[in-house]
Amino acid sequence: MQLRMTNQREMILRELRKSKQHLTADELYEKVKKIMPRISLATVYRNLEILSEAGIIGKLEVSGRQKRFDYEVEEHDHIYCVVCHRVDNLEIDRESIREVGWNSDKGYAVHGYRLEVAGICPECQRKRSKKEKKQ
Amino acid sequence: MQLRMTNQREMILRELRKSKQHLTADELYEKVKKIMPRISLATVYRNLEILSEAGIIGKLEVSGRQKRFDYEVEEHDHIYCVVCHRVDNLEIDRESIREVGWNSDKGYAVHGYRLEVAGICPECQRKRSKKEKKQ
DNA sequence: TTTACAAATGATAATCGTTATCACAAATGG
DNA sequence: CCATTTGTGATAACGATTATCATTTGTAAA
Ligand SMILES: [Mn+2]
Ligand SMILES: [Mn+2]
Ligand SMILES: [Zn+2]
Ligand SMILES: [Zn+2]
Repeated sequence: MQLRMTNQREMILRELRKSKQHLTADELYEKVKKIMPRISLATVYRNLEILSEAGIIGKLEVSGRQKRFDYEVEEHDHIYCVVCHRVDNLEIDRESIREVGWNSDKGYAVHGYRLEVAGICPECQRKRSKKEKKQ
Repeated sequence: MQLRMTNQREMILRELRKSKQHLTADELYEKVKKIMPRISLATVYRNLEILSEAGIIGKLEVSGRQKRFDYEVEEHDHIYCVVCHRVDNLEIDRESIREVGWNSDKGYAVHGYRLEVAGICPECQRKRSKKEKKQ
Protein backbone atom coordinates (compact mmCIF):
# COMPACT_ATOMS: atom_id res chain seq x y z
CA MET A 1 0.00 0.00 0.00
CA GLN A 2 2.95 2.36 0.37
CA LEU A 3 4.82 3.50 -2.69
CA ARG A 4 8.42 2.59 -3.30
CA MET A 5 10.65 5.36 -4.59
CA THR A 6 12.49 3.71 -7.44
CA ASN A 7 15.14 5.54 -9.41
CA GLN A 8 12.82 5.97 -12.38
CA ARG A 9 9.99 7.19 -10.19
CA GLU A 10 12.22 9.66 -8.42
CA MET A 11 13.70 11.00 -11.65
CA ILE A 12 10.28 11.50 -13.24
CA LEU A 13 9.09 13.38 -10.16
CA ARG A 14 12.28 15.43 -9.98
CA GLU A 15 12.15 16.45 -13.62
CA LEU A 16 8.48 17.42 -13.40
CA ARG A 17 9.10 19.51 -10.32
CA LYS A 18 12.22 21.05 -11.81
CA SER A 19 10.35 22.11 -14.94
CA LYS A 20 7.65 23.97 -13.04
CA GLN A 21 5.46 23.34 -16.06
CA HIS A 22 2.46 21.26 -16.99
CA LEU A 23 4.15 18.57 -19.02
CA THR A 24 2.82 15.68 -21.07
CA ALA A 25 4.06 12.12 -20.57
CA ASP A 26 6.24 12.23 -23.65
CA GLU A 27 7.72 15.64 -22.86
CA LEU A 28 8.75 14.19 -19.53
CA TYR A 29 10.00 11.02 -21.23
CA GLU A 30 12.35 13.12 -23.38
CA LYS A 31 13.71 14.92 -20.31
CA VAL A 32 14.23 11.78 -18.23
CA LYS A 33 15.79 9.89 -21.15
CA LYS A 34 18.72 12.33 -21.11
CA ILE A 35 19.54 11.11 -17.61
CA MET A 36 18.32 7.50 -17.84
CA PRO A 37 18.61 6.61 -21.53
CA ARG A 38 17.17 3.10 -21.07
CA ILE A 39 13.89 4.20 -19.48
CA SER A 40 10.73 3.14 -21.28
CA LEU A 41 7.85 5.42 -22.21
CA ALA A 42 5.56 2.89 -20.54
CA THR A 43 7.42 3.40 -17.28
CA VAL A 44 6.84 7.12 -17.51
CA TYR A 45 3.11 6.66 -18.13
CA ARG A 46 2.89 4.04 -15.42
CA ASN A 47 4.62 6.14 -12.79
CA LEU A 48 2.83 9.36 -13.63
CA GLU A 49 -0.39 7.46 -13.07
CA ILE A 50 0.86 6.03 -9.78
CA LEU A 51 2.22 9.36 -8.55
CA SER A 52 -1.01 11.18 -9.33
CA GLU A 53 -3.04 8.37 -7.80
CA ALA A 54 -0.98 8.77 -4.64
CA GLY A 55 -1.65 12.50 -4.63
CA ILE A 56 2.01 13.42 -5.12
CA ILE A 57 1.41 15.12 -8.46
CA GLY A 58 -1.68 16.39 -10.27
CA LYS A 59 -3.25 15.13 -13.47
CA LEU A 60 -4.87 17.58 -15.90
CA GLU A 61 -7.25 16.69 -18.66
CA VAL A 62 -7.54 19.97 -20.47
CA SER A 63 -9.85 20.42 -23.43
CA GLY A 64 -9.68 17.02 -25.12
CA ARG A 65 -5.97 16.80 -25.71
CA GLN A 66 -3.03 14.96 -24.17
CA LYS A 67 -2.99 14.62 -20.45
CA ARG A 68 -0.64 16.92 -18.61
CA PHE A 69 0.88 16.43 -15.22
CA ASP A 70 1.16 19.07 -12.56
CA TYR A 71 4.04 19.55 -10.15
CA GLU A 72 1.59 21.26 -7.78
CA VAL A 73 -1.10 19.24 -6.12
CA GLU A 74 -3.26 21.84 -4.39
CA GLU A 75 -6.58 22.60 -6.08
CA HIS A 76 -6.24 25.37 -8.58
CA ASP A 77 -7.47 26.34 -12.01
CA HIS A 78 -5.70 26.69 -15.31
CA ILE A 79 -5.49 28.78 -18.40
CA TYR A 80 -4.38 27.25 -21.67
CA CYS A 81 -3.36 28.53 -25.05
CA VAL A 82 -5.69 27.56 -27.89
CA VAL A 83 -2.76 27.82 -30.32
CA CYS A 84 0.18 25.98 -28.72
CA HIS A 85 -1.74 24.20 -25.91
CA ARG A 86 0.60 25.48 -23.25
CA VAL A 87 -0.99 25.41 -19.79
CA ASP A 88 -0.41 27.88 -16.97
CA ASN A 89 -1.82 28.25 -13.51
CA LEU A 90 -4.67 30.68 -13.09
CA GLU A 91 -4.58 32.63 -9.89
CA ILE A 92 -8.23 33.01 -9.18
CA ASP A 93 -9.91 33.29 -5.84
CA ARG A 94 -11.70 29.97 -5.45
CA GLU A 95 -13.62 31.19 -2.43
CA SER A 96 -15.38 33.95 -4.28
CA ILE A 97 -16.20 31.72 -7.23
CA ARG A 98 -17.67 29.18 -4.86
CA GLU A 99 -20.04 31.83 -3.52
CA VAL A 100 -21.60 32.12 -6.94
CA GLY A 101 -22.96 28.61 -6.67
CA TRP A 102 -25.19 26.84 -9.17
CA ASN A 103 -28.92 26.92 -8.89
CA SER A 104 -29.65 23.63 -10.59
CA ASP A 105 -27.44 20.62 -10.24
CA LYS A 106 -29.91 18.18 -11.83
CA GLY A 107 -29.78 15.99 -8.74
CA TYR A 108 -26.06 15.37 -9.06
CA ALA A 109 -23.96 14.81 -5.95
CA VAL A 110 -21.36 17.43 -6.76
CA HIS A 111 -17.73 16.44 -6.26
CA GLY A 112 -15.99 19.56 -7.49
CA TYR A 113 -15.44 21.72 -10.49
CA ARG A 114 -12.84 22.72 -12.95
CA LEU A 115 -12.52 26.14 -14.48
CA GLU A 116 -10.68 26.16 -17.73
CA VAL A 117 -9.89 29.51 -19.26
CA ALA A 118 -8.84 29.58 -22.88
CA GLY A 119 -6.84 32.22 -24.67
CA ILE A 120 -3.65 32.92 -26.57
CA CYS A 121 -0.40 32.98 -24.64
CA PRO A 122 1.99 35.93 -24.94
CA GLU A 123 4.41 34.04 -27.17
CA CYS A 124 1.72 33.00 -29.63
CA GLN A 125 0.38 36.55 -29.67
CA ARG A 126 3.82 37.79 -30.69
CA LYS A 127 4.14 35.15 -33.40
CA ARG A 128 0.70 36.08 -34.71
CA SER A 129 1.35 39.78 -34.97
CA LYS A 130 4.63 39.05 -36.76
CA LYS A 131 2.75 36.96 -39.31
CA GLU A 132 0.18 39.69 -39.85
CA LYS A 133 2.88 42.23 -40.62
CA LYS A 134 4.29 39.93 -43.31
CA GLN A 135 0.99 39.85 -45.18
CA MET B 1 -18.63 28.45 -48.32
CA GLN B 2 -22.24 27.56 -47.76
CA LEU B 3 -23.12 24.15 -46.44
CA ARG B 4 -25.25 21.73 -48.41
CA MET B 5 -27.91 19.91 -46.43
CA THR B 6 -27.43 16.35 -47.54
CA ASN B 7 -29.68 13.57 -46.31
CA GLN B 8 -27.01 12.23 -44.01
CA ARG B 9 -26.25 15.66 -42.63
CA GLU B 10 -29.89 16.39 -42.00
CA MET B 11 -30.52 13.06 -40.32
CA ILE B 12 -27.53 13.44 -37.99
CA LEU B 13 -28.71 16.90 -37.02
CA ARG B 14 -32.29 15.74 -36.56
CA GLU B 15 -31.35 12.79 -34.35
CA LEU B 16 -29.06 14.92 -32.18
CA ARG B 17 -31.78 17.52 -31.70
CA LYS B 18 -34.42 14.89 -31.08
CA SER B 19 -32.33 13.25 -28.37
CA LYS B 20 -31.87 16.47 -26.38
CA GLN B 21 -28.74 14.87 -25.01
CA HIS B 22 -25.01 15.30 -25.30
CA LEU B 23 -24.19 12.37 -27.55
CA THR B 24 -20.93 10.92 -28.78
CA ALA B 25 -20.29 10.30 -32.47
CA ASP B 26 -20.87 6.59 -32.16
CA GLU B 27 -24.04 6.95 -30.10
CA LEU B 28 -25.36 9.13 -32.90
CA TYR B 29 -24.08 6.66 -35.50
CA GLU B 30 -26.17 3.91 -33.88
CA LYS B 31 -29.28 6.09 -33.94
CA VAL B 32 -28.88 7.22 -37.54
CA LYS B 33 -28.03 3.70 -38.75
CA LYS B 34 -31.54 2.60 -37.83
CA ILE B 35 -32.88 5.04 -40.41
CA MET B 36 -30.01 4.99 -42.94
CA PRO B 37 -28.40 1.57 -42.52
CA ARG B 38 -25.68 2.25 -45.10
CA ILE B 39 -24.28 5.37 -43.44
CA SER B 40 -20.62 5.26 -42.48
CA LEU B 41 -19.20 6.18 -39.09
CA ALA B 42 -16.75 8.43 -40.94
CA THR B 43 -19.68 10.38 -42.36
CA VAL B 44 -21.02 10.93 -38.88
CA TYR B 45 -17.68 12.19 -37.60
CA ARG B 46 -17.18 14.32 -40.70
CA ASN B 47 -20.57 15.97 -40.49
CA LEU B 48 -20.51 16.54 -36.77
CA GLU B 49 -17.26 18.39 -37.33
CA ILE B 50 -18.74 20.42 -40.19
CA LEU B 51 -21.93 21.21 -38.30
CA SER B 52 -20.07 22.37 -35.21
CA GLU B 53 -17.64 24.34 -37.35
CA ALA B 54 -20.63 26.08 -38.91
CA GLY B 55 -22.01 26.88 -35.47
CA ILE B 56 -25.12 24.76 -35.93
CA ILE B 57 -24.27 22.40 -33.10
CA GLY B 58 -21.83 22.54 -30.18
CA LYS B 59 -18.80 20.39 -29.52
CA LEU B 60 -17.86 19.41 -25.96
CA GLU B 61 -14.53 18.14 -24.84
CA VAL B 62 -15.23 17.13 -21.29
CA SER B 63 -12.51 15.87 -19.03
CA GLY B 64 -10.33 13.91 -21.42
CA ARG B 65 -12.90 11.52 -22.79
CA GLN B 66 -14.84 11.09 -26.02
CA LYS B 67 -16.11 14.22 -27.64
CA ARG B 68 -19.80 14.90 -27.22
CA PHE B 69 -22.00 17.01 -29.42
CA ASP B 70 -24.54 19.49 -28.19
CA TYR B 71 -27.94 20.19 -29.73
CA GLU B 72 -27.78 23.64 -28.15
CA VAL B 73 -25.30 26.15 -29.41
CA GLU B 74 -25.60 29.03 -26.94
CA GLU B 75 -22.77 29.33 -24.40
CA HIS B 76 -23.50 27.34 -21.30
CA ASP B 77 -21.74 25.14 -18.81
CA HIS B 78 -22.03 21.46 -18.06
CA ILE B 79 -22.08 18.97 -15.27
CA TYR B 80 -20.94 15.41 -15.86
CA CYS B 81 -21.10 12.16 -14.01
CA VAL B 82 -17.72 10.77 -12.97
CA VAL B 83 -19.21 7.26 -13.01
CA CYS B 84 -21.17 6.94 -16.28
CA HIS B 85 -19.86 10.08 -18.04
CA ARG B 86 -23.32 11.36 -18.78
CA VAL B 87 -23.35 15.12 -19.43
CA ASP B 88 -26.11 17.57 -18.51
CA ASN B 89 -26.50 21.29 -18.85
CA LEU B 90 -25.66 23.35 -15.82
CA GLU B 91 -27.92 26.31 -15.26
CA ILE B 92 -25.53 28.78 -13.75
CA ASP B 93 -25.61 32.52 -13.99
CA ARG B 94 -22.71 33.33 -16.28
CA GLU B 95 -22.96 37.04 -15.54
CA SER B 96 -22.26 36.64 -11.86
CA ILE B 97 -19.40 34.25 -12.44
CA ARG B 98 -17.88 36.69 -14.86
CA GLU B 99 -17.87 39.36 -12.15
CA VAL B 100 -15.49 37.24 -10.12
CA GLY B 101 -12.79 37.76 -12.69
CA TRP B 102 -9.23 36.49 -12.51
CA ASN B 103 -6.48 38.61 -11.15
CA SER B 104 -3.64 37.12 -13.13
CA ASP B 105 -4.05 35.97 -16.69
CA LYS B 106 -0.31 35.55 -17.30
CA GLY B 107 -0.52 37.88 -20.28
CA TYR B 108 -2.98 35.66 -22.12
CA ALA B 109 -5.53 37.20 -24.48
CA VAL B 110 -8.54 35.52 -22.93
CA HIS B 111 -11.05 34.00 -25.33
CA GLY B 112 -13.48 32.48 -22.88
CA TYR B 113 -13.83 29.91 -20.22
CA ARG B 114 -15.42 26.60 -19.53
CA LEU B 115 -16.81 25.56 -16.20
CA GLU B 116 -16.98 21.82 -15.76
CA VAL B 117 -18.70 20.52 -12.67
CA ALA B 118 -18.18 16.90 -11.77
CA GLY B 119 -20.38 14.69 -9.63
CA ILE B 120 -22.48 11.55 -9.61
CA CYS B 121 -25.77 11.59 -11.47
CA PRO B 122 -29.02 10.53 -9.76
CA GLU B 123 -29.10 7.17 -11.54
CA CYS B 124 -25.55 6.28 -10.54
CA GLN B 125 -26.28 7.34 -6.97
CA ARG B 126 -29.18 4.90 -6.88
CA LYS B 127 -27.09 2.09 -8.32
CA ARG B 128 -24.39 2.78 -5.75
CA SER B 129 -26.67 2.69 -2.73
CA LYS B 130 -28.17 -0.57 -4.00
CA LYS B 131 -24.70 -2.08 -4.20
CA GLU B 132 -23.86 -0.94 -0.67
CA LYS B 133 -26.94 -2.63 0.72
CA LYS B 134 -25.89 -5.92 -0.86
CA GLN B 135 -22.55 -5.91 0.97
C1' DT C 1 -29.56 16.69 -71.37
C1' DT C 2 -24.98 16.03 -71.99
C1' DT C 3 -20.70 17.42 -69.97
C1' DA C 4 -17.66 19.20 -66.42
C1' DC C 5 -16.53 20.09 -61.87
C1' DA C 6 -16.99 20.21 -56.97
C1' DA C 7 -18.51 18.15 -52.91
C1' DA C 8 -19.95 14.24 -50.20
C1' DT C 9 -19.99 9.42 -49.19
C1' DG C 10 -18.63 4.68 -47.67
C1' DA C 11 -15.02 1.61 -46.81
C1' DT C 12 -11.02 1.16 -44.81
C1' DA C 13 -6.18 2.27 -43.48
C1' DA C 14 -3.48 5.08 -40.63
C1' DT C 15 -2.55 7.80 -36.64
C1' DC C 16 -2.16 9.14 -31.86
C1' DG C 17 -2.19 8.79 -27.06
C1' DT C 18 -2.62 5.54 -23.85
C1' DT C 19 -3.01 0.74 -21.64
C1' DA C 20 -2.16 -4.09 -21.36
C1' DT C 21 0.85 -7.89 -21.54
C1' DC C 22 4.72 -10.44 -20.40
C1' DA C 23 9.41 -12.10 -19.70
C1' DC C 24 12.93 -10.54 -16.90
C1' DA C 25 15.15 -7.89 -13.12
C1' DA C 26 15.14 -5.64 -8.55
C1' DA C 27 13.71 -5.24 -3.88
C1' DT C 28 11.76 -7.09 0.38
C1' DG C 29 11.29 -9.98 4.21
C1' DG C 30 11.57 -13.92 6.38
C1' DC D 1 19.71 -17.73 0.82
C1' DC D 2 14.95 -18.45 -1.19
C1' DA D 3 10.15 -17.17 -2.03
C1' DT D 4 7.26 -13.53 -3.04
C1' DT D 5 5.98 -9.14 -4.32
C1' DT D 6 6.89 -5.18 -7.24
C1' DG D 7 8.80 -2.65 -11.01
C1' DT D 8 10.85 -2.47 -15.58
C1' DG D 9 11.52 -2.33 -20.70
C1' DA D 10 9.86 -3.81 -25.00
C1' DT D 11 6.22 -4.17 -27.60
C1' DA D 12 1.43 -5.41 -28.85
C1' DA D 13 -3.22 -3.95 -28.46
C1' DC D 14 -6.66 -0.60 -27.91
C1' DG D 15 -10.16 3.14 -28.69
C1' DA D 16 -11.22 7.36 -30.67
C1' DT D 17 -10.44 10.01 -34.35
C1' DT D 18 -8.66 11.43 -38.90
C1' DA D 19 -6.87 10.59 -43.56
C1' DT D 20 -7.17 8.47 -47.95
C1' DC D 21 -9.32 7.25 -52.02
C1' DA D 22 -12.38 5.25 -55.40
C1' DT D 23 -17.11 5.99 -56.32
C1' DT D 24 -21.46 8.53 -56.20
C1' DT D 25 -24.12 12.55 -56.11
C1' DG D 26 -25.34 17.37 -56.76
C1' DT D 27 -24.82 21.75 -59.29
C1' DA D 28 -24.48 24.49 -63.02
C1' DA D 29 -22.68 25.86 -67.33
C1' DA D 30 -22.49 24.77 -72.23
MN1 LIG E 1 -1.16 23.79 -12.25
MN1 LIG F 1 -25.25 21.47 -23.37
ZN1 LIG G 1 0.62 29.67 -27.12
ZN1 LIG H 1 -23.97 8.56 -13.85
